Amino acid sequence: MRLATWNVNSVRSRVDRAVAFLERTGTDVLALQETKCRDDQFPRAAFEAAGYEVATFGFSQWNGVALVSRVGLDDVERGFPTQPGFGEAPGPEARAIGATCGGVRVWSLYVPHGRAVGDPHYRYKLAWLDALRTQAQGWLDPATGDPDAAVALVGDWNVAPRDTDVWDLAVFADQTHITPPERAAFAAFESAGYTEVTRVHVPQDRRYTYWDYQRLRFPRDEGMRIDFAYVSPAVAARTTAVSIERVERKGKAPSDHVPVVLDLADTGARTGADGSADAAADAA
DNA sequence: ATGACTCATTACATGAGA
Repeated sequence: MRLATWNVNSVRSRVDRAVAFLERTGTDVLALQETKCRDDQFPRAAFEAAGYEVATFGFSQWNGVALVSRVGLDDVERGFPTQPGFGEAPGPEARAIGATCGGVRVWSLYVPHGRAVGDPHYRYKLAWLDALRTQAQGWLDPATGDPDAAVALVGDWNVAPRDTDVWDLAVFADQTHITPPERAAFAAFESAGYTEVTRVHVPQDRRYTYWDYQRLRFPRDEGMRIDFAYVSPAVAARTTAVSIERVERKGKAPSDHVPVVLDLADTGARTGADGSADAAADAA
C-alpha cells in the first residue's frame, strides 16, 4: 500500500495536480491538509472519477483536512476525542480526520501553527499536540487499545524537530517551530510507542518538505522539514521506503508543501492496488 | 531555470500561512 500526506494549500486550487499526483505515483491513500473549503465545496467528483473514495472535514476557508482512498475508507472520525478548541469557538477546528484504509487507521493531521512564541495560539498548539499524544498512546495501550494496531499519524506537524530541518537556524531564533517545548511535544510521540518513519528512511539533513512562496526560497532550497509520519510498530515494520516528492514544488501553481509518500509492504490476503492478484492467492 | 508569495473572502483590503 502506498500512503501519502500532503498539505495542499487549497484543494480547489490544486485538484488537478492532486489527481495527477495520485496517478503518477500510484498512491492508494492520500491524507490532505489545508483543504481550505467547506465539505460541500470539496471537489470530490474529480477524485471519485479517478477511482477513489473521499472523506472531508472543513468548516470554512481555514484549515480543513481530508482522506482520499482506493483501498477502503471506513469508520470516519472528524476530530479526535478530547481535541482542544481555540478561544471562544464552539468545538474543535477542522484539523484531524481519521479513517480505516486498507487495514490501517490513518489520521490526516494539521497541527496548529502557533503564530508566535507566547501567543495564545502557541499554547493551543502545545495543548493540541499533548492531547493527541495522550489519545494516540491509548490506542496502543493493551488496557485501552491494541499494541498491534496499525495506526499512521501523518500530516503537517508544524514542528522542525532538528536544527537541520530549517535552512537557517538564526532566522528562526525567536520563532515558533523550533522551540524546546514544541520539539518535546513532538518527541513525546516516540515515547508513546510511535516511530517517525520518514526520518528512518530519509535520514539526510536538509531534506525539506516546505518552502515559503516568498524570496526565492525554493530556488535557493531554503525550506523546512515539518511534514512527518508517526506510525505504530505494526506499520513501522511494514514501511519499506519513504519519498519526499520535491518535484511537486515545481511547475505551475504548486503548493508550498510537497507530498511525502510511504510504501507499506502488504500483510497478505489483499488484492494489489494495481489490480494484480496476490502471489499467495495465485499459489493457492 | 525550480524565479521575486498565495490563498480565501457577502473580496477590491485584509488575515493567515511558517
